[in-house]
Amino acid sequence: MPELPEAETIARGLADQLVERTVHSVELNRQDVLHGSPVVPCAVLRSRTITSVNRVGKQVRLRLSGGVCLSFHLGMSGRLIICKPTEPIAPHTHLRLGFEGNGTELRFCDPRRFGGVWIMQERNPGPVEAGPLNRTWIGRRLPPAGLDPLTATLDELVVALGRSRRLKPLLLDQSIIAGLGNIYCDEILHRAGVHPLTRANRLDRKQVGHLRRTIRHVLTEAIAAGGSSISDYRTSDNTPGAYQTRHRVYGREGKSCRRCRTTIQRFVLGGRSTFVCPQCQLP
DNA sequence: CGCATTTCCTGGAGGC
DNA sequence: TGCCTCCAGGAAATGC
Repeated sequence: MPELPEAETIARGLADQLVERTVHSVELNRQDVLHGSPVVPCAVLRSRTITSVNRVGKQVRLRLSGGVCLSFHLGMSGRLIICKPTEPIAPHTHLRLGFEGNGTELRFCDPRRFGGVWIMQERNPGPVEAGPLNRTWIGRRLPPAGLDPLTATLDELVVALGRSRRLKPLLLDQSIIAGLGNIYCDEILHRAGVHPLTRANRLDRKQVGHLRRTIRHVLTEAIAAGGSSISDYRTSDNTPGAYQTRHRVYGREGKSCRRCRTTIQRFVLGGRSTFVCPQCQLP
């Protein structure tokens, strides 16, 4: 399940391969994975050059010449793979972008289709604010992007956490902080020693500072490991990440806490599996 | 406002 | 071996 570290790993891998490459061919195999613009993507993307690849929250965003922007959300099972055009086409390959030059293509594959692709026109000269091409909007709205967990300041986080909501659902709310998903949220809260049900506004400034450092620590380590591969996730080289072996609570119900040996517990919060060490994370 | 529940979707896991 | 059920979860919509 691609979260921030996986999206960052993929974006870095794609940047190496795609920046300054020009789109030569486009094949959209499922209309309904494309959102944002009713324009046939062929017509919009062909002959445009990729100027940058970066990550916004959990999204991988390609910027192309002319201010066109392609944003991929990988959902649960989405993959972005670089391969040769001659490679066999995996089932559920919804979009293929071919590039001029040395026979490379980018494929978006997403069996469960919780992900999607958004086409937008950036308003120049500016950063991120993006609107749909042709002022019409088709399909789902672009998922929200709140604060970036790696660059948010302490002041920004203090404001963001200044609500009575439970900490975990708040951290998972992409419109407030963009990039954390179920796995890293549980890992972060365990390392920070905070229970997921804690009311966010019960943390004082010092505790928010500690949470902020923990967020950055866990995400940075996970990026360095190439992300976590639980089931479908692969890097853009189609290799798995390694961080899943370092998980301290996620998926470890009944096993002993790596810090204090207490048995890890699982409960459901907001419809999601939540793993805690009842000793390290006192309510 | 906050929170739980339901929906979408497929492949993998486990039971029998 | 094969068939069945359940489960995973990001985000939006709904209802209390």
